[in-house]
Amino acid sequence: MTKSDPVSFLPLPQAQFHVLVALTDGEMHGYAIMQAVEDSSDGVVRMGPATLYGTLKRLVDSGLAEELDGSPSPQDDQRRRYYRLTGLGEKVCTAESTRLSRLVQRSRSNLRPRLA
Amino acid sequence: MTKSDPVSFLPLPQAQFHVLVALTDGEMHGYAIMQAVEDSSDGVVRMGPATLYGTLKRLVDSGLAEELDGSPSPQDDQRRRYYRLTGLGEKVCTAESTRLSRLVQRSRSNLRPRLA
DNA sequence: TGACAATATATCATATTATGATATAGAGTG
DNA sequence: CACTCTATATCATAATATGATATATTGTCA
Repeated sequence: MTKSDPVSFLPLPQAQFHVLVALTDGEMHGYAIMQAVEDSSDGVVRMGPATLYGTLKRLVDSGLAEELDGSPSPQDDQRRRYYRLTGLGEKVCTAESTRLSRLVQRSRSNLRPRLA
Repeated sequence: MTKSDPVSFLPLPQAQFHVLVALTDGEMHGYAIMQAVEDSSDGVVRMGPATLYGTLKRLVDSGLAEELDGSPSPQDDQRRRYYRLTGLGEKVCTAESTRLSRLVQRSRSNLRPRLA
């Protein structure tokens, strides 16, 4: 945790944004994040373990995500390590969403007219 | 130009998407792209020359953008090199916009309820 | 039980992407 | 002419991303 202004984290590296968005669904362990990213993009975004765990480490180091103390449910696979968004992480995710949304709108309003 | 299925280019590296979106405004020279990216993001995305010209080269190499033969207007600064989207570039830009739009929607629909 | 596939985390070596700094030179302004 | 802004270019490095591989646990099922 170094700086707390959400905008100072933008633009967020792609993999970090993908993981943050996955975590907006709620606390999740690494392997589940990997699958969520792939599934929710219809297989277009494929994140291997090196990308995932490296990204997760960066997110924790920068204070955007944090590891849970224990498992959310007892009698769970003991290997799993669960993560969740921090308050800052939510704000950064929202800020990046806004930024990208504008970019997309810009692209669309420029390209749509040519399709007519 | 190696592969022509737009989806195979996704996810597009950030800088490439920024340049493509800038070019949806119409043909533009490098320096103008640099300014457009910075201005249209309210200064949040800052692209220096190394990123810009490297990215431009990649876009041309992969067939998403192309250089114009000459300047669009006569009596123009002769140093300027103009670029425009190719048909493939437009399709890829649209596809990436769609992908990001879904990601953003996902983030928003998950985060909004918590703000209540 | 033992074999086997799927799950789960981790890391190494490398590739790709991004960036700051610097260089060069033409264009515009006073 | 001096000076700033424009404009392209590239080098060296940093940051990010990835494939491959390793290790161990869990679940299945014969």
